[in-house]
Amino acid sequence: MYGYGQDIDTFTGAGMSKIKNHWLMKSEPDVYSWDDLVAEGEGTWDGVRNYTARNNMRAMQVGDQVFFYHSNIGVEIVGIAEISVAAFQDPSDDLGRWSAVRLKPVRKLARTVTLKEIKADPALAEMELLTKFRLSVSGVAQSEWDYILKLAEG
DNA sequence: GCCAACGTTGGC
DNA sequence: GCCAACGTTGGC
Repeated sequence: MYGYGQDIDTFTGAGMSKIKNHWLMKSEPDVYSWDDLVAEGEGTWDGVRNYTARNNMRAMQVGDQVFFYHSNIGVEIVGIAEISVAAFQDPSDDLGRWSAVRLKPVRKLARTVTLKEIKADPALAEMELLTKFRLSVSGVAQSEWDYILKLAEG
């Protein structure tokens, strides 16, 4: 649904399922870069003031994998991070309308994957990164996730 | 509830 | 620095 890839692991007997999504989060590296996240060890993603992005953040679960993307400078996916704390009230918001999450670096990609490359690849034409290009927190389908990882790491 | 004006994002 | 896309605001 909503075009996001989801793995649904059904736990037999328990009658419940766990949905895992993949995401892409943009950051301007001169403000907060991959290296900054690594240096901090864990980062708080707050200050988002767009409802679609917020709703994506609220759908995130601990352990969800995230492509960390550099906008403006580099314009490429640089690494993989993981959600470490699910959505909570954005500390920078007085009204309580907005949410934040926390995330930890997992690893840097063996090589970066540029926006140019993504745009040129028909297999990635449906990515929200392209179809909703101004959205700072977007969903990544499982197939897109796998495909990009293969590009970066073979 | 429509829509014009305005502001922001982000690629180039 | 420019500008296209598009979300948000506010007048009516």
